[in-house]
Parts: sequence; structure tokens; C-alpha cells
Amino acid sequence: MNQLKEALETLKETGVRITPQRHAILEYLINSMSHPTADDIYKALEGKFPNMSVATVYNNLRVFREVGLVKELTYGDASARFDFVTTHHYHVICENCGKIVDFHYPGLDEVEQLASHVTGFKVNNHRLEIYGTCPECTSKEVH
Amino acid sequence: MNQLKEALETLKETGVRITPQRHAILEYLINSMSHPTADDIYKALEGKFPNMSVATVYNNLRVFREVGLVKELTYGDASARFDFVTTHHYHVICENCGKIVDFHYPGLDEVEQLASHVTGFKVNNHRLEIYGTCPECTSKEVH
DNA sequence: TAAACTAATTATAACAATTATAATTTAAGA
DNA sequence: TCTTAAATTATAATTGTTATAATTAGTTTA
Ligand SMILES: [Mn+2]
Ligand SMILES: [Mn+2]
Ligand SMILES: [Zn+2]
Ligand SMILES: [Zn+2]
Repeated sequence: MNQLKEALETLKETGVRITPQRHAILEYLINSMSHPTADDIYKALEGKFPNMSVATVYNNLRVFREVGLVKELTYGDASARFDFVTTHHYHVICENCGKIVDFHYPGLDEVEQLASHVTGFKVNNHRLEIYGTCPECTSKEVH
Repeated sequence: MNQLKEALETLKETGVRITPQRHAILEYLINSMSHPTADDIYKALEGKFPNMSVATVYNNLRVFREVGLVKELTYGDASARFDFVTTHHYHVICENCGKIVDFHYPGLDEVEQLASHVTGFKVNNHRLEIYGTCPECTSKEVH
């Protein structure tokens, strides 16, 4: 079963109406295989939906997040990026061009446990990102 | 030598003028022992500097960041928080009340190395945060 | 199938954090 | 003290995101 069908099934199960806009946003998220901003999505779909409001994109991304279909990646005052949820993974981010690359690594249970033990927090999850320079940007650097 | 004197020395060495506003912002950052927002600082100092502009706070926090005196912690569209740099450490954040607690852990070199190996990135650093509920909020929860 | 109900969309305004601008003031060296 | 570049101030602009209210459109019910 493909990802789009599964996602639509999830929406149906949780009582979220399937609208053409939602269908298109999901389709874009899955096919783009990237981490687009709300505006990326808005611009990519304006041909198909000339009247779509940017609020619709934001509203639906929130809905998708609430039902667990997407993850929102936030960075300071830069715009948030959205990741269609497949499996648990981390991100490596190029500080030069902003590229975001998926990166698998076994969960850092040990860190969570130590943090919980030291601070007394009830730990739910963590956020880990690696920053550096991507191969493309490295090769473009002046020597 | 205390932290404030050291910080002022750093500014002098890098040719950054020491103004009363900069002195006060640094003093507040060091004494508060917390992770204030620009607005926290602005409000805390408005008694001493009734005419200080919020732009001054932002400008100087940027200067301090550039010379390595503070780290900026960014979170989506919430306001950035500023951490006077002492030693390398991570943060445990309460999802209920927003409290940020310092947390020491040996650097995750292994993760950085694997990420670099798998993605081809030249890795510079990483960001790790633990999310959960603080002891205070846990005890206040309804049973 | 048609009517009714309610959620979703749209257009627009509002918001909040941050940055830009330009005039004024001031720290620090000569 | 004088000079000058840097810093501060007041204000406006910018940007990503959310709120509001009217309209439209899925879905359910009869
Ligand atoms: Mn991803
Ligand atoms: Mn800290
Ligand atoms: Zn790059
Ligand atoms: Zn708490």
C-alpha cells in the first residue's frame, strides 16, 4: 500500500475530511521527498489551486501534525519545515545552503535516561540535529 | 576572576566598546543564571535604562553571540532565549511550563562521526535537547 | 436524491518577534 | 579636550504565522 493511500486512510479513521487541498498537500509532501516550508507548498500548488489561501496550508499542516502524519521542524525566525513521517530519523543540516538530509541512528535512550535521572524530569522525547557543510558546498569552497 | 570581568575583557580584546547598556545586559545574563528572552532582559533593565531601545538589546545580544559570550537558543516562532556561555552543556526543557535546565553529558562524537560518514557532510556541531515534564509540573498534575 | 449540518476554505486583518533606517548621542583614543 | 567611528534611540518595516468572519463544500440524514 502506498504512502498516500495510507495517509488518506489515517485521515478517514480520525474523522478528518479529505478535501482536494488536503489531498494535494499530502501528495506534494510525499512526492517532494524533501522538507518544504509552508510557502514552498503554497507556491507549488498555486497552479492547481489559484485561490487557495496560505492559511489553508498552515491549517492543514497543523491537522496533519496532530494526527501524526507530519513532523514540524522549527528554526528560530526562519520558516518552519515539514517532514512527512516515515520512520524515526534525525537530520543533518548544511549551514551554507540549508539542505536537510535524513540520517538514521539508533535512539539515544541512554541520554534520555541520564537526563531524567539528573534533572528529575519525566522525559518524553528529544531533538537532535547535526550541523555542517554538505558535499556540494564543500566542493564549491575556494581553496 | 569573575565571569563579568572576563566577559568585559573579551569585549575589550575584540575591540567592542563597553557601554553602560552592554555592561548591564551582561550583568543580567550572568546573574540571572537562566535563559532569558530579549524581552526579559529589556523589561528587567527598563528601571535602570528607561530610554533603552529594544533594538539595543537585540543588537548587543548579536554582538555577544558573535564574540562567543552567549549562545542563542531558537524555537519556532517563540522568542529566542540567550545563554551566557560557561561550559558546553545540553538542555532539558519542560513542555508544560517552558523551564530550561542545564544538563551535562559527554559530547556525542560518535553520532557526529556516523552522520559525517553516512552523508558526506563536513560536520561542525550538533544540537540536542531533551523534552519532558519538570518535577514541579509533574507534582501539580491531576491524578 | 435533497436538505441539513458542520467542517473547511477563503480573504483579510492582526500579531509578535526581529531587523532596518536615520538621526542623535557617546566611548575611547589622539 | 577634540575628534570620529561606533552605539543608541525612536520608529517603521518585515516576516512567518494565526485569528476572524463570511462563504463554500463534504458528509450525514431523511
Ligand atoms: Mn526528514
Ligand atoms: Mn544553559
Ligand atoms: Zn550545502
Ligand atoms: Zn514545568
